[in-house]
Amino acid sequence: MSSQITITLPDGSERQLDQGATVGDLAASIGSRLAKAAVIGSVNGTERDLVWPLADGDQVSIITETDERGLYTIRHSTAHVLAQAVLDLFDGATFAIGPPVENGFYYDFELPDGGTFTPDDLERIDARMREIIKEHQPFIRDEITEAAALELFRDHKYKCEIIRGAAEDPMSATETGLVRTYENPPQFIDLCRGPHVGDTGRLGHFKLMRVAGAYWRGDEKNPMLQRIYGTAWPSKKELEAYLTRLEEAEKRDHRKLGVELDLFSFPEEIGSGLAVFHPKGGIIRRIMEDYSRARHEQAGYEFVYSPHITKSNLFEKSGHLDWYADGMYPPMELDGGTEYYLKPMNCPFHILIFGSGQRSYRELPLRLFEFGTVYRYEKSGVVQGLTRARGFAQDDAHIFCTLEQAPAELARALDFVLDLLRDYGLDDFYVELSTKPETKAVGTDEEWEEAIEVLRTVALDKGMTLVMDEGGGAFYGPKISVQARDAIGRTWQMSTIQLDFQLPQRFDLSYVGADNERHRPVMIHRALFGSVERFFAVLLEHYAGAFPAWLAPVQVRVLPVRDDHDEFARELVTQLKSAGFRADMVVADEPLGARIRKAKMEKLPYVLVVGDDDVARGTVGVNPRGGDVERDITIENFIARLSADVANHS
RNA sequence: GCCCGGGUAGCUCAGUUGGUUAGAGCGCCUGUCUUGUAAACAGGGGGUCAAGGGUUCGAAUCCCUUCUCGGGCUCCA
Repeated sequence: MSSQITITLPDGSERQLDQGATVGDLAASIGSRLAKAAVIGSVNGTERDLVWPLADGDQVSIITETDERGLYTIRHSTAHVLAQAVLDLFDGATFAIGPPVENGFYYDFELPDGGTFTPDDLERIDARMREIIKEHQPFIRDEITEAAALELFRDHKYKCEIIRGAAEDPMSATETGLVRTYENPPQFIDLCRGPHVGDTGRLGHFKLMRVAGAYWRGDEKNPMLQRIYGTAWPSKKELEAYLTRLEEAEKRDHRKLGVELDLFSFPEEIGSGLAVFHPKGGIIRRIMEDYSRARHEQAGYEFVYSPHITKSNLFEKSGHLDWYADGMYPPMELDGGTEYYLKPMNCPFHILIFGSGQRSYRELPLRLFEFGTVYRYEKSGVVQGLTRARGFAQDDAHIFCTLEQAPAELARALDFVLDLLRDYGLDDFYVELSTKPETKAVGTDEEWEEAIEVLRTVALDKGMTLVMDEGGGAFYGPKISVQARDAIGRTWQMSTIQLDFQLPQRFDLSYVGADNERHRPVMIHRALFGSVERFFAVLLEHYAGAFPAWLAPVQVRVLPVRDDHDEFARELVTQLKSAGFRADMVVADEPLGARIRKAKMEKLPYVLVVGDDDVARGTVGVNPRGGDVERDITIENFIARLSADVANHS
């Protein structure tokens, strides 16, 4: 009879441990560094606490703080400490759910009499949390009956809802009649599936970030709870790195850069969510649009235009008024009682263009493109800079084709958008596939399945990583959307491609086939920027305002050293302009250093300094953004260099 | 729309427990300086303190309403 048990590790090796050994003991037997880094273990595929006793024959892997699951455990345990602190400090407070999330955790609370947390409260809570951490309270797992749990949590109505199964909490799996809890003695206990760190002393590298409102169970009809968000990391270094990253992101916030670089603004006189583009922003935008137009022309798209307002019946027919009337600006009523709406989208107009005459299969695929300005009455709380505006231009295309042509057209459209996004400087993508919404959808399940399969096949054929987004489609069809990572690793939803069998039916579209019979076309909705304004914002943040030469509002600034170099500088600017570049100069009214500094703060790609030597020899001093100063460069060489930058989009 | 926190000069901000004509830096204008690679010097103009109402002898400051911005929730055709 052996007093040893045998454990199998992930690499297939085996280890002998004493009877009763725990996950933590196993980690310690492998090495002290592992024991220190260990957070939880995976025992036969289930995550367990470090104090979990092992049995002979278990397959175990040690999960450390560098593993995502380990990190999530640290965050989850920190959320428990937050809850303990709040319940401790606020009489009558009750708690709901508190999961780990990306970069941190949150916990939802309800304070008596509709109370709310203040920033000062956060400091007090933070201080109490650090005391709890110092106390090294263990996390003790238990399983109790539902009746016992209801008694234990009788003062906490949200917990009781979870125990009864009336509300879901991903963190507290309950089974029939059995409720799992974790206790931090002496006084805190929470419903929880676990696992958790060994004791609260394992935690500490956290920061409470903000207070926010959040509806119970995410439903706006439910009471609003007070949510406290925090961030938590395995080490101080990682916490600080995260906070630094937040600062970086804040520095490149397009709303801030838009003001600093004088690109656009949101005058209060116009209204929330409605932007004006200033001259410099206008140049960038115009070049973005011009390039897009040129590429669309090459790719066989035809350009159309449609008005900004339409009679209501158009959107009744399309179905948009059924689903999105709340999101539209209210109608203008004319004398005869006719209602006109600002258009929230362009599809029905393009459909009318398709339907304006009898179409032959020979005309298909018909690809209609428009920079169509649309207006959506976004709820006041969601408007955000250029990324969520109330008026914006879509680079909207609708491709009408036969069912048979659809897969090839979709593949072609996906290639096209990826290629074009790369030209704008984004090159790290994955694809999301959004399926039928639970409510808000028209068409049969079979039609939807068919369309989803087509999209799935197209995305997978491109070798793209595919992430499912269940229920995220438009009401008329599923969509694939390209997600792009920017320079600091954030992902943005960019282009969408949607396959639609519904609107052609609603508008009774047809074409005459080779068999001389009428057939129903299918429709592909496709936007590359989605919204020109939003794409502008993404690029602005991606480049942190340092636009590549092809997009930069001013590509070259010429600075004469003294005012007797002004004439040479002026001629140089004229020469650059006639070569097609955007150049300006700043006369020598203030020291060169000051003028250089201003140009750098404007993030210009090139500053040219011209002085005595340059006037004598016809050269320039080149000060490139992010590079070293080069002297005595001939004008020809500089022009060749700038031309190459523009051509390469670099 | 809901919860929390803001709104002072073009920008970034200061403005004690309510107390004279509301300040600074940058930017802007004028003058001086004549400059070789990230801030020359001097002077000047600029704010009905988001708007409206209230409390008070007195409001940028306290209260209410509206507008608006930020962080979240919900939403995003």
